[in-house]
Amino acid sequence: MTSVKKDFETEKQVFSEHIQKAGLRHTAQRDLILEIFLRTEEHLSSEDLYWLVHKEDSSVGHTTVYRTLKLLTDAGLAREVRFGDGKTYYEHHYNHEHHDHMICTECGKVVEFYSPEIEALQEKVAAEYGFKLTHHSMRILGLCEDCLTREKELNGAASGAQPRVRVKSVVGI
Amino acid sequence: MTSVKKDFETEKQVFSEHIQKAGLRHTAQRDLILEIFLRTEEHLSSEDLYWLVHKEDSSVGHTTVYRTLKLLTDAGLAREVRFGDGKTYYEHHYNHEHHDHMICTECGKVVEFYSPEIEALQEKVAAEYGFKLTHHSMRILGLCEDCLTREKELNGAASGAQPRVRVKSVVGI
DNA sequence: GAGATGTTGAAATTCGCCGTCATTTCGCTG
DNA sequence: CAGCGAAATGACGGCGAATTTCAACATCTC
Repeated sequence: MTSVKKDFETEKQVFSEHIQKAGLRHTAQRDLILEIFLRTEEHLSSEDLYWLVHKEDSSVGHTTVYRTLKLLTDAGLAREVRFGDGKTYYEHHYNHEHHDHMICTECGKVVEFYSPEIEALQEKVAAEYGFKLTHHSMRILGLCEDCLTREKELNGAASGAQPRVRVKSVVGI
Repeated sequence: MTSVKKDFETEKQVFSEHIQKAGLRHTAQRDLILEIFLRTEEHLSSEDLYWLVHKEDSSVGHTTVYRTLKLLTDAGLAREVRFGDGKTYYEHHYNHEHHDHMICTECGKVVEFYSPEIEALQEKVAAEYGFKLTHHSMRILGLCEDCLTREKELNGAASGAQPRVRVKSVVGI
């Protein structure tokens, strides 16, 4: 890296090539949306990103952001993720290792992790049932360290404290 | 078991106790919905169950079925599961082993599986990050044996066949 | 069995997703 | 660099699932 500030040259390159190959067009909106997406390290919903874009160019509409995120997904720059709240979030995908998510049900913190052992076992299980694995998703819900200690402190005062878990029965996907 | 036909006594008992403890009321609708839910072994959406109930008592509305399923979930008799099609399904939970799901992206078949190794690794990963694991969900997407062989046969005829995968980029949850 | 309170069910609302369409913009060509 | 055809844009609206509202009703308690 020659500069301290990231300029996302390679990502933009990937996007341009995808645009080219798919016979699509290069537009100012798409550039702006990509730029802001890359600058933001968090998991973003289409709506979240819309507001970030809106701050810099209020003429860009929801639809364009929505469609551009799909485009980024096709280009391999973004990845769709769902955390169980019904919304679709996007995260950086290019040059990012595959990973799964661990979510704190108290504060909403999201930790990304990767376990090669689990990956291998998934392949094994799939093979046992004759499946050819194409994707998988895994989500671990629990309490993060901070919320755990905070809860213990509270329990010191009030004994039968409520578990205060927001995500109730979203055990599924 | 003394009778061949399942009468779900214990499940009904659990439900009654939950109703009691929560200060709720025992109603004919709830009984009927529970009964039909228990009789049906598949993954049911609220809508699915509504129609089954409707056949036996057409006066019961969508809302009641919807709310009763939530109630059953709270009571620990049902579990919500989502397979990525936007709908929420429910499966039996009481006295049912925990398991995860493997879904065929071609025919929609759902296989339940359980891997103690994966479970243990999840605990381990959570511990590494200071998390106290409360739930988790895991979904493996792929092609089942039948669809795999069918695809191979088709590939014999048409060479560059499309992968025909319905679930595109639903990598998340 | 009467009153308090929880429950029911139709309808309406909310919310995210996605298609439509008139208008604008891009990128090529001459 | 002007013109043209195709693609992109953005406002709007439809759709389906989830959820809330509210008046009528059922259930439990005393």
